Amino acid sequence: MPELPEVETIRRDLAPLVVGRRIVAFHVAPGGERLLAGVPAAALRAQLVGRRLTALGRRGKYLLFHLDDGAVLIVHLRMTGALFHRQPADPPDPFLRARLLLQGGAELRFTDIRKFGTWQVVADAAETLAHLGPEPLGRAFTAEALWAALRGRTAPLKSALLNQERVAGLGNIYVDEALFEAGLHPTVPAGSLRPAERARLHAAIVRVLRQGVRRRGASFRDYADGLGRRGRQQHYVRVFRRTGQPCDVCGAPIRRTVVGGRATHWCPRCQPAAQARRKAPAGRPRRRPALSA
DNA sequence: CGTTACCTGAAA
DNA sequence: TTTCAGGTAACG
Repeated sequence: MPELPEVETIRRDLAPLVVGRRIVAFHVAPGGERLLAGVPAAALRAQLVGRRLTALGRRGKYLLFHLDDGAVLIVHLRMTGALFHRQPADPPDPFLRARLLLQGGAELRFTDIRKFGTWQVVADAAETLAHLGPEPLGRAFTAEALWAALRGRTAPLKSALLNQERVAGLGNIYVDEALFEAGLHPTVPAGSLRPAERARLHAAIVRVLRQGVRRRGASFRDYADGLGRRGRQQHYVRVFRRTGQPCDVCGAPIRRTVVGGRATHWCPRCQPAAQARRKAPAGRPRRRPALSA
């Protein structure tokens, strides 16, 4: 569930609470064995306990707990993972899968309904995450960098953007929102974008992600921040899960289709279909049909 | 490249 | 009862 803005919100919440603290214990709850991907809990415990947390970073949708020996605990929340900063006396959290006890008495609780989340400790995080594409809120993410990731691709634009090797951190919500903002249809071939479209898409990606961070993420169902609070971005989405509702730009009913196996939401008027787009005479905007019922 | 599996609970 | 879910890896 969590995409870049949600993971970044959690990072910002937790960083001041955990950085500088020493890890005093690591426990895997019943049902949490899966998140270690076969690594014995004892092995992780040996790498974590006694270490001090020196920084809390993020790369794409991964949270990076930097340890004082240079190793990094890499956490991915996948669909339903969450990390809460709690006190031991706080009420239990449902679907608890693992806990990290910190010096000073507080703990980090990892909950995960669907058990897709992953925890791993690696010596070289950069190497482990080397497959990820550019960081969309980083300085290096320019329209040119975006195009370098998309050019030559025949996959639907949406699928290419969901691929973390192209751009790191976009997920289903923010891709749909970015494509709407850019006025691009989800199924146009990724490599077919013209220069103006690349620029629009780049700006839209940066804008929707920043907006998501500012609103502390989107809580459609399960997502909650590092203290268990909901985000606000779900109140501001323009297409995501707004099937049948009027587009707030042109009034056309938002459509839902499936692209690359994922529910996809778009405005048929603001995001002209791939074929129409390619046929449009260059440089002359096509007339938009009048808004009437 | 598209499809399926992974897992569980909520909503239809 | 069936379908769907904000992610990704493993298939064919």
